[in-house]
Amino acid sequence: MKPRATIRDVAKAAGVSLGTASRALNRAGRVSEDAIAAVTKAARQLGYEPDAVAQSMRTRSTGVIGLLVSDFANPLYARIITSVEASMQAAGYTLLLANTHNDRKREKALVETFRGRRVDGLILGPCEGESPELLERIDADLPVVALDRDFSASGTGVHVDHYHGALQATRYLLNLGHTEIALLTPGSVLRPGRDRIAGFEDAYRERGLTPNPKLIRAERSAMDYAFSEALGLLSAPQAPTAFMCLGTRILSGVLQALRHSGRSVPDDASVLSIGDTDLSQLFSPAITSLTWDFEAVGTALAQLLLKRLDRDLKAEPERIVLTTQMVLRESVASAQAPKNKAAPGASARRASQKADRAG
Amino acid sequence: MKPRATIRDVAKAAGVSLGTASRALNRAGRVSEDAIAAVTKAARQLGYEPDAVAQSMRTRSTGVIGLLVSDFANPLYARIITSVEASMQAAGYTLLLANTHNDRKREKALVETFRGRRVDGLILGPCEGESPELLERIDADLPVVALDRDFSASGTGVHVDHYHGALQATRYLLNLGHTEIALLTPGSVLRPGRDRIAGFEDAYRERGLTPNPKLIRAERSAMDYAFSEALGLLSAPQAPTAFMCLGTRILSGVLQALRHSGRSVPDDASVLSIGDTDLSQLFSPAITSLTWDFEAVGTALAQLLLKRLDRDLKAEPERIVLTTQMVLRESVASAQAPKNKAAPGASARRASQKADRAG
DNA sequence: CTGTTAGCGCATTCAT
DNA sequence: ATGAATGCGCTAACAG
Repeated sequence: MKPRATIRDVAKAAGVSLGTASRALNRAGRVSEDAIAAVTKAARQLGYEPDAVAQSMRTRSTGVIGLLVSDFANPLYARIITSVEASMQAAGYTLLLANTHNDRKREKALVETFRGRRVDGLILGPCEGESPELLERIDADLPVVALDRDFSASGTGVHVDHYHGALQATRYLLNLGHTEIALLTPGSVLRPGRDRIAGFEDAYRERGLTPNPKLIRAERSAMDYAFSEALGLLSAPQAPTAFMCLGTRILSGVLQALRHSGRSVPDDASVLSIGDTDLSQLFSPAITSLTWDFEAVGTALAQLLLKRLDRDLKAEPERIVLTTQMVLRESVASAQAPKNKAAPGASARRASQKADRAG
Repeated sequence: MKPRATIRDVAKAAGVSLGTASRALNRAGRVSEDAIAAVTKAARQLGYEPDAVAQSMRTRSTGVIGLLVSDFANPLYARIITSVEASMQAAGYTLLLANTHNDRKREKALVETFRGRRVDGLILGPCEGESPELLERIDADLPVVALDRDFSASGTGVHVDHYHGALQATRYLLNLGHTEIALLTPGSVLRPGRDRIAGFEDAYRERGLTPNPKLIRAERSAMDYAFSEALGLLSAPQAPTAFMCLGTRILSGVLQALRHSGRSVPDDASVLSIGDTDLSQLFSPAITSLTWDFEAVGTALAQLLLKRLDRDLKAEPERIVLTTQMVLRESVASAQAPKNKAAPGASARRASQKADRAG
């Protein structure tokens, strides 16, 4: 196995100096056409490929950007990341990916690792115990774009407006006569979770109602956990008549609990998914969802980072807020007419108009 | 913004030479406790962090491994990659990820890019137009582990035994009296697709039957595509009584087509999912699946690569084959008694015993 | 045990 | 337009 050809070999083969070869390869500075031709040919013959590590060392730029989320297999992240990757790949960047498992310590270690690897930029998803200061400190010498994450006053990031989303979805359910609504979303310490809870509670308050804190379950995102939580909720005296569920796993757990307890959707209980997925679309009945444009989140993330990478020093921070949309399907019915199997679509449509007016 | 501290700064602050600082930091060679203490302290005070790029340049090792699949948002891959990431992260490696979109050219370009970035190893998922030669050429100077990919005689990789899986699943359906079975799996040019089709056809042949080639649809993996294909199949004179569907998207399309055409599962048509997902578990009726252990695939991949990284030169190639499992649920019924709603479980159980004997 | 030196492969400056 | 020289930050080989 012969050692890889270096630019030195190319220069020698082309009969020029090392510097000229470099300039010819990068078409930088003044080089003659002859030199370019000779160097290009020699490079091809030798199968020369530049050593990106050496280039990075020299140029202080790696062409790599780091992406840290709690779990990139989570469908809610997977599509965002795919979209980021597409944009960054088109711009010539490659993605260094790692999962934080929502562990602050691990995140910190990974940020250090990535920074040590001299990534050109960082995209950070929400993580438990996140602190704006940490982000700002990092951002001081490494461009960081935050995803749905606390970023205090300054800082660049993309945010989904979970607050107004939850507000709208909760209003929608309240309009349908539901008063006992369960909100299952993990991470009340995370920005998305907190904002959802705030919107949820405000929707109650604006009607002069007080949300039942026991119906807000926000611990972990796991199917079996959601299953037992939902089961517990259902067996309580004031069983919820509607469930708002974040993500595939929680939705799964709730649907199983409902099935297990012999209740049918939406006749016995309404279900609303936060974050639309395959499951919510295909489930029968199809699940009404509060969702947002995952691809757009990824594009926005990439765009912001690219811009920051471009004017490499500190441009003014920028943030993009994306709104949520309600996708009305079949899993939500009026609380007043639980047995009105005939026209769930009609009642949903009617309620949607109300919700639109209210929102 | 002050420039980052280098090892030189640390050495100076600690009052030792550059070499001693390096040895102290890496605890390599002979260093006095005093030196270690002084250097460690200085490093901490200066906030020193080694420059991984410079280290890589010197050591010819980056601690990065590249991972190329067609689409890492695909649930079938997402869990495997998560598992790989966990293993590699534990071993101190980081993952460089990119999607090939199943495009041979793009894959080639990405392999070049990764190689240029001097990744320590590569994990390659199946890709259209894949050639064993390509892999072997790469593997000549860069450890490569293949995932479900053609690798001719030599080469390291992890394979799922899709052939016997399809054979078993098809036998199972044949035993239940289905003769018109549709097989929807993308990529007949990819190893997994080819092997599945081979197993499918052999199950027919061993009964002296000839599979209907029109029932094997293997073009693309997209929900709308699967939907229209399934619809077309259902309106044909010899409509299939059972569907084998690879992955979430195709399964989704087929289920929608079934619903759209007013057929119920499993009474009017049986459905078997290849690759178990949230959707197949939660769908009602729950979908009987042919699946495999995604986490184990990831672990095996990491283990093989780590071993190859260890004895860094060419150890003998190694491959791991993982078997598939049938998960019997509610979406498959006997073709003979389509209206026997009472005991689908029972008939399935009976059939499963037959399948076991047959396999 | 420690200091000094020599590159890793490359882009870039400064001469010419 | 080009060649020679410099050094990015680090580890490893060598000499003390």
